[in-house]
Amino acid sequence: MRMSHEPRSGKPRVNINDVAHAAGVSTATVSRALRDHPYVAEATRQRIIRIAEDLHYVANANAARLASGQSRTIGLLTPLLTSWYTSEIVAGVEEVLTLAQYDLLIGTANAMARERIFRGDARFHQRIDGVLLVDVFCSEAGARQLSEMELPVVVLGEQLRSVTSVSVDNARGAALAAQHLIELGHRRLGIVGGHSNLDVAHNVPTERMGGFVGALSVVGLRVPPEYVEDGDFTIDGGRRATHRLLELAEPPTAVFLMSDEMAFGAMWALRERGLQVGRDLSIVGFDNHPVAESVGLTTVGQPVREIGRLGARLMLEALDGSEDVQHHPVELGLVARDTTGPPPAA
Amino acid sequence: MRMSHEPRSGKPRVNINDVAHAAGVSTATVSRALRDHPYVAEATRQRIIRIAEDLHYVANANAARLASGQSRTIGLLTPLLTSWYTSEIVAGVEEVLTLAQYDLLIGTANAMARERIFRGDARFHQRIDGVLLVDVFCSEAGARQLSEMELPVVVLGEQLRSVTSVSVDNARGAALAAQHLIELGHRRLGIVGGHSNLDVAHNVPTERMGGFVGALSVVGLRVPPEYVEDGDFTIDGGRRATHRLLELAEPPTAVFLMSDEMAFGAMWALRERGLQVGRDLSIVGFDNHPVAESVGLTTVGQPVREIGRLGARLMLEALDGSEDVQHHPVELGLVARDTTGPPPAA
DNA sequence: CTGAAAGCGCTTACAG
DNA sequence: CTGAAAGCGCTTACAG
Repeated sequence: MRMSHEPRSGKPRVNINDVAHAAGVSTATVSRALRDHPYVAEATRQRIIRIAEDLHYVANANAARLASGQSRTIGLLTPLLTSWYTSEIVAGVEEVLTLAQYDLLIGTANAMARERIFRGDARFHQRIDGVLLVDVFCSEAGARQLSEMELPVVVLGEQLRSVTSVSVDNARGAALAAQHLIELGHRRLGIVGGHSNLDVAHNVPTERMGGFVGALSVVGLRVPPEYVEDGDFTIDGGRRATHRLLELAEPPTAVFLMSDEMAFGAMWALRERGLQVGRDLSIVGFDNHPVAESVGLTTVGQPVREIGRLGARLMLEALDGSEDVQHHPVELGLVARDTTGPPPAA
Repeated sequence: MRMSHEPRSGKPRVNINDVAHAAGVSTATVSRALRDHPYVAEATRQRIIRIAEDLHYVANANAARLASGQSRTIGLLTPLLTSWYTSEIVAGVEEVLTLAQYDLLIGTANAMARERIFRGDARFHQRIDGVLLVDVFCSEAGARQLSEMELPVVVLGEQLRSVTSVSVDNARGAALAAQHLIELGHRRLGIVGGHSNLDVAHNVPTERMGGFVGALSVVGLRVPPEYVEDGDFTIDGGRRATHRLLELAEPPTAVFLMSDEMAFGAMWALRERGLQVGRDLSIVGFDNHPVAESVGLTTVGQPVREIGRLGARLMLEALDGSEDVQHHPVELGLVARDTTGPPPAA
């Protein structure tokens, strides 16, 4: 037989009163001692800490949060939890927040839900002290709305002016890829981005496109429109985009794909056509995904976990009262491997 | 200038009193109406719901949890957050829990921390209604300890007798891989597992090994000890294990690796040796990682996200009072692709 | 440095 | 079906 909500255990939890009683002090003193407040005699503090440990006392978080008005919880919103990039970010954030004794409340938000976020997601309502946006791509207009929220906001993966953000220098990363290919002798360079179907302007592909085109123009090269494809940032999207490029009358000899996953798709397309990557077509990705090394993918590496850590630290600073809007660019660098080589004609 | 803990907003949040006042009822009635309790006149309920919406009222979760004694939070413990497998599980869990209005509190626990979990992780103390263990590999002995916890426990990724668990039939999956290779004509089969250095018995590799050896013995084949390697369930571990196998006087003609990531490592090793996968050596993985398709990896596919969903549903059942220890096996199947073919000699 | 007491915003027997 | 009131377990001015 089943009963809803039956109590799980007979023994009532030890609470702050038990500790206060055992220590012969008031609950106020226990509370102060255990949270390292000033103005508690060192001897008293030590005694209380020892007793609390003996009793296995841990403050009830819900009560503490209610009383203090601080939820000690950070919300993290992301459209997709399962990409390598996102889970790496989450791991970095979690690492820092756990140390700072903050909880992480994760919400997945598709593009439709973006609006809801801006007016305060019901899920997060009154429950978080700040919100981290990962790959939400709100762009500058959305960012202004965000900055008007009552909560500190930190955006990861996109550089924004009106709100604190941390991201790599996307233009520079793309330029690195372009330079590498130019040095190898390539003159016909394709580029595969994504999200061009989104309803909002999306800074990341735009910045990378800019950096790529810019680096080419320095040496007098241009990217013809038919060399620009949308790969939707997915493996299969990268595959199909690459097929389209290779079906052109005069296909590019090298392609820069804005994510490693799209680059894996490109390698797949080459296998399907019986072509050899790095010889028949050079491929550069972006991210330095763990699989990239094993397949020999040349890529622009970004320290994703570090981005997560840094974002969490900036959030902690904001919670500590910092009102500054900061932007932290993070290092990135080209990792040359086997998927790039001189063009076939050369 | 910075001030710690300064209040973020001037407007006080609307609370249950505001709603009660506006509706001309007591807070008790508001609380009941908003949580679909019985014994509230339908007309009253409707009116309260409308008013609450107008006022944008959302109950303060911390207060509700303190008063009710239920935290409506599920803890999830995992040694590694960033593997594809884990993030896929988390996504499935999150999907189900969010619908049921439960929060997810994630903790990463390395092997060292396993003991702490059993005696109640301080992080989770009094804060969760149940705990989900993902890939913690506690084995039967640990499971018995777990079942004595005051909290409902569901283990994912490993089948256990004394605690509710959901996993694939690992022996059958390995047997599928063996059969596929036997049918292709292979007679010298290697196997790469992992975690043999862990302090606890680890069911998953053991079961897979058993299934593999069992399927071979049916056709009169055995796996010599030198054909068994530890790949540590990492890409590089798989790579090094494969190198070791290929350096044997008489190497296997096919290798089953217990994860796709190790299989990616095996493919890497082959490239390093200038060998062709599927021709010089056949490779079978386990998981059906998204990248597997793009590199043409033959693998044993498991529906990872569904395992997460199912685990969350079982947890919800347990919270609803079900005392039954359940085990839910989940389907899996061989996905034949390009990394397997007949043995070179044939 | 410490304590008495109010209060955080809910939920839930209990009594109608 | 509804309300008055106690209570959940803390934190924090306020007063000493």
